[in-house]
Amino acid sequence: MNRKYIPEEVELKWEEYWAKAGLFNCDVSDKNKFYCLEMFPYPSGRIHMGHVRNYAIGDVIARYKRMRGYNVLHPMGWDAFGLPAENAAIKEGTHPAKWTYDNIAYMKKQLVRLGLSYDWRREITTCAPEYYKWNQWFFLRMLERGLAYRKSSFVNWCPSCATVLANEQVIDGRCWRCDSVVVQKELEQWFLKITEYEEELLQATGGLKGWPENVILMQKNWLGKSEGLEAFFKIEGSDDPVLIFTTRADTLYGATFVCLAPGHPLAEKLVEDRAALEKIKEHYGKLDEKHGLFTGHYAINPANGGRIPVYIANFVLMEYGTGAIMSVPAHDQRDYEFAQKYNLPIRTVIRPEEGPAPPERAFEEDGVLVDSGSFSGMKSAVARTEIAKLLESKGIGKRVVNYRLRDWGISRQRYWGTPIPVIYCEKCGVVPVPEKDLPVILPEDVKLTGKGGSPLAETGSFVKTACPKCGGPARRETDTMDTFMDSSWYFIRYCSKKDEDALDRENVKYFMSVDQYVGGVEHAVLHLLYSRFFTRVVRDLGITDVSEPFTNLLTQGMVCMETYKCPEHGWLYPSQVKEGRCELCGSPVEKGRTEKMSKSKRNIIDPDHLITRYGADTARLFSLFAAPPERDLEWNEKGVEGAYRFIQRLWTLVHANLEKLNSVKGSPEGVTPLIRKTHQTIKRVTRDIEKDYHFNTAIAAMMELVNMTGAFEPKAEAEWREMRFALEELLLLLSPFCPHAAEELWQAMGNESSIQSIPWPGYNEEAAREEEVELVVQVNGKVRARLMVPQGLPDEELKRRAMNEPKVLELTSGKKIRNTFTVRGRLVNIVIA
RNA sequence: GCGAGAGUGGCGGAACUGGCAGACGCGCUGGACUUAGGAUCCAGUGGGGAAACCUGUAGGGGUUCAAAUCCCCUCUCUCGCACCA
Repeated sequence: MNRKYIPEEVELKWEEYWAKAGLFNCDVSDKNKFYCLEMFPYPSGRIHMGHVRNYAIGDVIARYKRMRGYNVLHPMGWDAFGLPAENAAIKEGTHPAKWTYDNIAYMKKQLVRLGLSYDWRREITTCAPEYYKWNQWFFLRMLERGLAYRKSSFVNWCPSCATVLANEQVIDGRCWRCDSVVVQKELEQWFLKITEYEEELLQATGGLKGWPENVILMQKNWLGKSEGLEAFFKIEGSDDPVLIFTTRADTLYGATFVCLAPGHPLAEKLVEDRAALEKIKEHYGKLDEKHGLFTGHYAINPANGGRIPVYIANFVLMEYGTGAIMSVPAHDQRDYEFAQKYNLPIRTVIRPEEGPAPPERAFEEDGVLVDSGSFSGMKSAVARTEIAKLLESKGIGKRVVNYRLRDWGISRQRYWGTPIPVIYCEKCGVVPVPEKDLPVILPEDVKLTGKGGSPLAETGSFVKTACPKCGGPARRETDTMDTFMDSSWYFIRYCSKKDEDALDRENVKYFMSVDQYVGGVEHAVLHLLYSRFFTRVVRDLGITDVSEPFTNLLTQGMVCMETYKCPEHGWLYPSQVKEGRCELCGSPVEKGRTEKMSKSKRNIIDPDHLITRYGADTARLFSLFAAPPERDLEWNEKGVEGAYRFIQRLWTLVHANLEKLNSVKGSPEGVTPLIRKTHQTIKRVTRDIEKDYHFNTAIAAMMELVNMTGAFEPKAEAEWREMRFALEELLLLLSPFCPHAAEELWQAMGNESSIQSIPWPGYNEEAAREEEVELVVQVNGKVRARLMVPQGLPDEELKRRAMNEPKVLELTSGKKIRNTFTVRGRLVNIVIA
């Protein structure tokens, strides 16, 4: 009996079955839970291959853990606020809400079509008031605790779009949308005090055992802890001293000038030439040449009383340290360059412990102090402490710890985001919206011009309100929240179903934290750091006991593909290449390098096409087979066909033998080669999943078993039982990877219940062990013979047999045997003179 | 510049604690079946050589009975940070 494999038929059938049966619904129970989460997508329109890969990885884990008996929470939702919806609205005239919800509807269908095992009852959409209400609620709690505050600061401003850009929207100093040069602009904004948790966030990285090293490192770098000294330098003719920060107190005697950031308050006081100061400000924060402006004032080096000039310098950052530095050109390359340009003295105070100092540049390493008064002769490390102590005792210095991390600016001059729940009253000032009035609904009737400024500010009905305190006229905050706020706690929202309290303690307690988080490494810092911060705030609000949101993190690599370029028409889609020539003009196509799939390079494969042609199981299988998850994956059409062929071979194997297979029942007896291979396969697949989720090798193992089963020609009834055993175990192993085909074949083989309800197969160590092993015989480390020997022979016997090999006898005759080594009963190395 | 990771057949990738390099898949070659095949099946496939054998994991050196794996140097690529004082 042969039946053709028609993926669509099989897959739709089972997707419908799973949905009806509610197989993936998960509720609080007394079973052990496993929270498996993939980063939720931005509803941009359609899913791309990166999603397919991300969600295939997560789904295998979820399905595997379910078979292992865990109560698996596996939810999905939509990161639905953000600029693209607003851009589309401006360009096409559709409302952001409609655009977003239409996209969600389409993408949800795509995800269902991939056979992903989500509990859709828990689906969240961040642009829905019932979700963003809680953003506002958290904001108010933070406001109460002083964790949310308002301050004026420099932000990235795109003059052409007339809006603030997030750091990540500035690419090489330019706007990601219109390519204009981004400038720094001072604006009053809302901030969240992530710095309150900086030390805890840093310390806790030590406990992130399930995170990739590189992500931990990136987090540490981002936090950027450094220990140093803050010291006051007096300024001649001024009552205000300048406070500088340095990590190199040992170089204090070498400080020959002082630099202030252009935005430093003292800069305004000391500089008379306003125009010159403005000019320096224009160069602030840019990686071009160093620019300085002499203030005309001198500071006193507290170490040696030296009179040193005070400069304004574009390269000194206001946001880091104190916004002022002591400059030591002999031992800091930046100061060195500045000193060269402005002809300032260079004073060497550190010598290398060995060898000469480098010529024509600063010596930045630790060394031994010279020309440093009583500190001369000390090593840098010691001198740092001693000099700091001296300044401390004089009351003009303090040892401090500095972080690179800055507070998180969350105000956005955009429409499509969560309204910040604050009201400004002329009499009462800043008044939080009372909790009973939440959510502050984002009005639908808004003009989106793209001309910039906050669209809400133009919406009178939204802005005008009454002060909750005094009832007088007041206006609402018109900025909205950074969308990273939405994603900083969505994993907590999933713990409760739609109609339940978002912060139900019992739910949160049972499900948090996320046992396995899967997503792209591009969020290594931002989203993951914000989430770690937010979870601690939630903890301190008494809602959860956990501090870390994600116990284990898997960062999957990018999906890449070859690029094609026509000399005439530029980048081509793969479908536009016909026999190596451009479809449009017939010129030969240049093969470009393999790069991350992107619309701009046109090296993309549409998941819809892929699924129509090969089915979801093939799409999943190839995504998982072509590379281990953490590495980049190179998309390859031929490879996809290979995956398809594998499923088809298995399909044919089952169907061609169905009658016989279904006529035998019961377990096979004894350990035959096929039974052994089956046990070995279970062992390998289990190990590969457990250890690092290396699905590619797990799939390879299953392919081997299929190959062996295909070559097996059963005759006796016992042999048919063997084959049935091999195939059934295989289907169980395959079911997390290719769930549709596994279900269908499982059912075809006469099983009543869904394969989803069968536990993960176990293996017998004894049955998995080979009876015979191939003994490799080396002479002087080179393989000279191979022979089959029974498992478990003593070393002496192995050596004896090895020595008797003709080839070995030939090579060793008349030679003295110096030594022999035996390795785990599998290899003998004979060392001769 | 600093930090991290990676370089293995024609390609994607395997190789558990140093112990048979190249599992599995793609491609390629030959064959079978076919009106045909870009379907399916079988066999072969790192390079050199008729063979014995030699050689081979970016390049060079070292440790070891034994190195893709450990150590040192060099090169290349990817990613992250980048005037953080």
